[in-house]
Amino acid sequence: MARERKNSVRQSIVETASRLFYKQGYTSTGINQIIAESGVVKSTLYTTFRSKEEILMAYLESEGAVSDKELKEATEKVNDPKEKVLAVFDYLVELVQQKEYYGCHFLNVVSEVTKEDEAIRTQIKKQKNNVRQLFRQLLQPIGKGDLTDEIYTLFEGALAGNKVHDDVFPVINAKKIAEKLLK
Amino acid sequence: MARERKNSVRQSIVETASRLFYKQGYTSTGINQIIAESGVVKSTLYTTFRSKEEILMAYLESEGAVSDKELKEATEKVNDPKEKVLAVFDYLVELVQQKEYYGCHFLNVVSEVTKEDEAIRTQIKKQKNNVRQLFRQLLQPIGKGDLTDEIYTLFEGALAGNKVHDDVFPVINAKKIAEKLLK
Amino acid sequence: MARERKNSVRQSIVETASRLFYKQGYTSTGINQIIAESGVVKSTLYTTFRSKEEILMAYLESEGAVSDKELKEATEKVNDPKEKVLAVFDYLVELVQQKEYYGCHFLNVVSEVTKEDEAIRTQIKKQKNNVRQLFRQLLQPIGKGDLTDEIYTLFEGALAGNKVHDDVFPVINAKKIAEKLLK
Amino acid sequence: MARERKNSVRQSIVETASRLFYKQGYTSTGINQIIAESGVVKSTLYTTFRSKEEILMAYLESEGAVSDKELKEATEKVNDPKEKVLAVFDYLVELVQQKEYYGCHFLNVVSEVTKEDEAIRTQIKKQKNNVRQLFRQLLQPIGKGDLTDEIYTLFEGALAGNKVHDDVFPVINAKKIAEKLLK
DNA sequence: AATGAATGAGCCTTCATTCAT
DNA sequence: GATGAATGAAGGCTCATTCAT
Repeated sequence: MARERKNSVRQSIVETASRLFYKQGYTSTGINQIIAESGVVKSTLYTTFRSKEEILMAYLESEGAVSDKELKEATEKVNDPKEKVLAVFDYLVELVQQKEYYGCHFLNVVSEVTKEDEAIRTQIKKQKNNVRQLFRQLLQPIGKGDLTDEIYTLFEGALAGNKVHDDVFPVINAKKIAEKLLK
Repeated sequence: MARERKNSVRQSIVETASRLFYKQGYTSTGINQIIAESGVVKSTLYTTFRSKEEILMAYLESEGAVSDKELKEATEKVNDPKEKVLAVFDYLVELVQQKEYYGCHFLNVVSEVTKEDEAIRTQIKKQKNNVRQLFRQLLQPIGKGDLTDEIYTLFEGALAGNKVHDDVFPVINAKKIAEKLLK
Repeated sequence: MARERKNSVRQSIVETASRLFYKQGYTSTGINQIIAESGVVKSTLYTTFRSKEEILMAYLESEGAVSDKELKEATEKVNDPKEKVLAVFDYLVELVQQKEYYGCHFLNVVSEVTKEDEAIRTQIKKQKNNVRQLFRQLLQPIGKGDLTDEIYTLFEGALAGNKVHDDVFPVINAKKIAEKLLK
Repeated sequence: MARERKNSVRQSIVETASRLFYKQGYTSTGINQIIAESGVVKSTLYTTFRSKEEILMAYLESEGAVSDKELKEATEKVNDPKEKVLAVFDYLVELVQQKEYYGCHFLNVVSEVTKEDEAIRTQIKKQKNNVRQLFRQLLQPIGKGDLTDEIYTLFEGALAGNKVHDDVFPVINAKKIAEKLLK
């Protein structure tokens, strides 16, 4: 039961922090807001996480797992190898048009940390490498493994362009290019 | 001389703030640091700019002008129409490998402001539309105007990918794709 | 014309400051707000008035003149000697129910200055002594000069009570007492 | 002991703030002065009180309790019903001649807040209604309940008049009137 | 005489974190 | 192990006033 409570505390913190970090940004979100909205006492927060940055890490890990899972599921909905790659971009088209979409969790954070925040940058890199790995796994079977980083660059272009313009057009264009590359 | 002093104060603030906003992020940079490093007294800063956000706007405008100019110059170095487009990516290759490069000024900021900061978001969008416009002007003469947003999406992919990985590979790959699209 | 301009500047400052001092309080009203709303340049304000306190003094003098005049007029509307005294309270009944009434100008200010602000306190005292003098002039002819300060105390009670409760009842009760005293 | 410390911090803040608010006025007293003179660290002050206004509220409540108690005690010193009412004014005579008397706490504050500061105005009104209630309780037994608000208006006139003139005469005159009314 | 620019001190409030219990 | 209280530094911004021109 102590274990349960601890977990629920941890979960409550991460959930609240995730929502706030995503919507307001990491730096703009204060510890006080997290404790106020999670209901967790401040000192308990600091026995669960050593620092605000550790909460950020938990957020990145948590959202990373969700992202990995959803990308994987998107590719599994179709059977044709090429279509699997394009399914990723179809997923993005849906994703970026969701009501509570505020951009890519990882691109958002990477702009708020300096080059010195190695742990965070490494985690973000790791997450993005998962995406590259996914593309590699989809492309190698059809002999297009060398397109991996090109397709991945389109992926980032879709997300970054969408963030700036708050418009789906960069995602659409990324997909168009992907189709051409896979022809 | 009064005019001179005014300009030097304003300029001193913007230069200092630009350096700090770029290296540390907007939110992580405090007004106190700006005044300490610019040597401008706090109240003078606030007679020159109404708010920190106004300094951010000046920073975006200033860097936007530089960016516009450098992109234009990059395309003017070559003569072949297709090469002009690729020259943009060559410019990026050089840019992102500079010692004091910390990512795209505009993508960095866009992650730190909420959807409510309309003035800032509009300025960033405007800046990025300048880039789209540049691509359009280069592509239309060779009958490839409909590739504008695809090339632009590659541009963003190059910058965003580079930011995450601190590596030139996304820029290289963006250029590779551009070459294929222009063939 | 220079004279005219000077006067209009002075008038503009006093009018704006009066409105703001009255509605927001003296301390809560900043010089910047006065210049913003009066359209007078800051350095011009400081050539017209030596300090914020001097503007306060001008405000008290200006409102004092208005108050003297209105009280006098109120007493002149009736003929019966006793009624003249009561007419002051009838005037107050109307006054405190006006839309833009925020309490007695002078009682308001007296609470914002310390005992050290002698000039201001003296001006306020002088203004209130004008009221005492008015009552004396009305009461002596009917052989009730010794009631002067009692009636005056009712006057202050009406204003102070009204300020607290934002209700006319203290004015009404002050008048009731005055009627009894004059019987 | 934790409890003790909490109380001592809170108490220390309220005591210091009370002294300063009373002597200098609410607006003219800064948080920095409160922390300097109370010895409480700024962030601790803000864990004890959410805002400066909350300290003002504590001040009003604290002084309100003192005022209620002293008025009650004053009336209990005498036995004759009518004398109990007059004892209130005798109390005021002593009060306003004290060395550190700077006017009525509540009338002072009411002039520094706008009509929008409802919580503060309500507290002040509540305090003054306690006085009205006291008068009512003293007057009803002798069949003079309908004089309550007249006597109360005298009370305010005494305090307001004293504040302006820094002289006891308004209190003396208020008492004189009260005596006549009670005859 | 008039002004735009500049000033230092101060405003109220929040930051992420740690401590004693 | 959990917590309420405490911390020093910093947050962005405004104050009334004066200066050089």
